[in-house]
Amino acid sequence: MAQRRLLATKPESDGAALAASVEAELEAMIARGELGPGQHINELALARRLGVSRGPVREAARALERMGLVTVILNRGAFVRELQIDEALAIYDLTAVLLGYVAGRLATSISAAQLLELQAHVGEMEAAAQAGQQDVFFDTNVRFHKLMFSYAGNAPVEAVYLAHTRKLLLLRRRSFDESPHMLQSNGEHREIMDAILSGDAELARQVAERHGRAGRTRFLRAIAYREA
Amino acid sequence: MAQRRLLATKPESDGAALAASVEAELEAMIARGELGPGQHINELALARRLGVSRGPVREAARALERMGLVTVILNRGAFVRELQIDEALAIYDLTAVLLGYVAGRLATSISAAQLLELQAHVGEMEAAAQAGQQDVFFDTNVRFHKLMFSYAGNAPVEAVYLAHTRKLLLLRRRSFDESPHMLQSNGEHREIMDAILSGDAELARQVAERHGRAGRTRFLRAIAYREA
DNA sequence: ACCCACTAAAGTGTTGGCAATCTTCAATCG
DNA sequence: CGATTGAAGATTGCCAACACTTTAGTGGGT
Repeated sequence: MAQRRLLATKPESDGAALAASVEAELEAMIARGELGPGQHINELALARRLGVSRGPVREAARALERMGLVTVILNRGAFVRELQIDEALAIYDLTAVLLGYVAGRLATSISAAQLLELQAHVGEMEAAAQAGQQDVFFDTNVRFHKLMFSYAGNAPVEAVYLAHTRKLLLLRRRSFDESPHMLQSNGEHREIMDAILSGDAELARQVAERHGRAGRTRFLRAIAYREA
Repeated sequence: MAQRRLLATKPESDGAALAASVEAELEAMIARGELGPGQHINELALARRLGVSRGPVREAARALERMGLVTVILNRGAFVRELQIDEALAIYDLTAVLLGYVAGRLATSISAAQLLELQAHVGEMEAAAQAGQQDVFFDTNVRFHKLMFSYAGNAPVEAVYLAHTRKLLLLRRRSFDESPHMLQSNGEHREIMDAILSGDAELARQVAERHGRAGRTRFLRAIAYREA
């Protein structure tokens, strides 16, 4: 019997049902900024608020720790981590390198259907950029990159990418959001697609990695701008 | 007061004390092959054997799940994962790319002390290779690569590398162990060091990545040999 | 006013138990 | 004889309570 729950009852394929829901909820709270950086996560309070016991909350907190979203100190509990700029830059480096690898693989192994799908995304971004729709561009951009990693057919690489971009999105202060420079960014996307289409793996890799680094630079610039 | 425990009482900096110990013990059991691939982890039995309750055992199992060492199924518990050859190859690809990145960074940023330390390791491996001491070579080799990642100064990249090589070491069947080809492998190490010393980041990257791929090939060959 | 010991409150770490679910295996039916 | 069903046994998911640690607050001494 399904006892009443304050949580969205997602069956989820993951281990414990409740813990997975709590984990999702905690993640959402961090994303919404309800839980600011450095803030303590009170197990009992959160458990009561969600209508569950402390067990699932603990499990969720430990899961977030493994994801690098919180730090847990012995006998003191879990604290929302703050993403240092250094670490963000390091993650940009990591994902840039991986993006290069992925593009190189796609250059030699992409299917026609996959190519069309990617190019459709580039087209969509083009339209969004010209219409000035930042959110549409942003979402499509995220999907575009995820698709590239998915198509490359290396599950560990894809998992690492997803984990780290999520970390960036969740822990970065909203105001640090990368200013898209949509047209230029999408121009780089076209470059990547052309390189992949040409079948030149080394070229595709260089172009894609440069795109990742350019994102890193745009991030740095956004921070510098914000500081002034 | 420290009640008697069947576990090695490692304080560990990690969250819960007991859970961390259990996690280490579980990992060791997998490494020793006591827990074979596909085998079920009985929470109660393991808890009793270690002299703790089920809570810490659950927590440790979930931690291993996040590390990719076990799979946990709802209402059925945790099972030791088997590393598929596909996945092992994918991890080799991943670490090869990261090793290339790391070598490239070291080419422009390595300190004199770090360089000496790395070269000392290469020398040690040389001696071990000529003496035919496979275990010494193996251990030094692991330390050598870890040092490179440590010196590169990108914590996320280092963490990804450590996590995935551990996965390889723990889940790979002992018989799949990569045949070292010590002399050739260490020759590649020298190549990497020379490239780093030259300051040519692109060259260092290429050489290092090729070394990673060569390891992948040696792994494949070892499997093929074993099948025959 | 400042510092230190002491105490109480809050919060985490751990435990054992209950309900729900899955597995096993024998009896039953086609 | 093979497939099915259903009850017993085993095991997990979840919870409430206990034990220990940390922290905040209080009072006495200097």
